[in-house]
Amino acid sequence: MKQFIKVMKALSDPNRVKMMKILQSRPLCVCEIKETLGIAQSTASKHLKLLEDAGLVRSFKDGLWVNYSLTDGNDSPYCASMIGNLKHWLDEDDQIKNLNRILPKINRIDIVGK
Amino acid sequence: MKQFIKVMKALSDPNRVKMMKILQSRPLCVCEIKETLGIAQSTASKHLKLLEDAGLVRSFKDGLWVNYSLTDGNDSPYCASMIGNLKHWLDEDDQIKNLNRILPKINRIDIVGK
DNA sequence: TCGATATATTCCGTTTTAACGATCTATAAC
DNA sequence: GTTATAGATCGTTAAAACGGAATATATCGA
Repeated sequence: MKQFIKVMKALSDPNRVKMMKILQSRPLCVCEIKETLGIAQSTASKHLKLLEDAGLVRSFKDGLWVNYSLTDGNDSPYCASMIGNLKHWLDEDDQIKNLNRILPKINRIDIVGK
Repeated sequence: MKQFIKVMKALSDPNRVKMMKILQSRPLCVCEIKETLGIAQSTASKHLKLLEDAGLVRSFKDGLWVNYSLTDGNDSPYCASMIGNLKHWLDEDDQIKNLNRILPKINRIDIVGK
C-alpha cells in the first residue's frame, strides 16, 4: 500500500508530471529541468528526489551535473504501469506540447547563473 | 492535465484506495463504507465525493441510502486504466486483506446510530 | 588551495489536505 | 404535519505539501 501511495502522490503534482513527460525525450540535468519548467532550482531538486524515491526516475552524476532519466520501472509494477501509460498520456495537453516545443532549445551550457 | 491530476490525487490517500478496493466486491452505502474503514461518516462522504469527481466511482440513491459503486471508467482513460489495474493490485496487502475479511459481515441494517 | 558552478538541503511562509463533530437536507414511516 | 435516519455540508484544527531564498556540499579548473 505504502509503495502504491508513494507513486500516486508523486504523480499528483503538475510539475512532477511535467518532469516525467520531458524526461521521455532525453535525460536532463536539474538546471535544464528547472529552466524548462520555469521553477526555482531548489523546487526542481526536491521534486526530482520525490520522483526518485517513488522509483519513477533515477539519477547519475556526471561531474558537476546530475542527470535524471526515467527508470524502466522493473522494481515496481506501479511504476512500470504508470511510466508506460505516461508514454502516450498527456501528449495532447497544451502545457506538455509547449514544453516539448521549447525543450530542444534547452541546453545546460547555455544556462547561466541561477 | 487537470483530469489526470484529479485521478492521481484521488488515489493518493489510503482511505480512498481502500474504498476503491472494497467497492470491487459490491456496491456499498456510505454507512457500510465508514463502518468497514472505521472512519467518521463525514470523512467517508467527503472521500467518496472526491472519488466521484475524479470519475472513479458513481452513486445512486435508493431511498435513504446512497449506493456507491465503481464506474466502468469509460469517460476517462485514466480512470479506466486505474480501475483496471486496481482489480489485481494490492490484493496481497495486509490492510486490504483484512478489509475483505470483515466486509462480508458488514450490513447496512446492522449499523445503528452514528 | 582558491574560486566558480551544479545540486542538495534547510528554513520559512502559504496553501492544501484530512480528520472529526455539529449542523443541514432529504426521504420514509407514521 | 412529526419524527427518525442516511448522507451532505460546514467549521475548526493539525498535519502535510509546495514554493522560493538562503545556505551547505561536491566537483572542476586554475
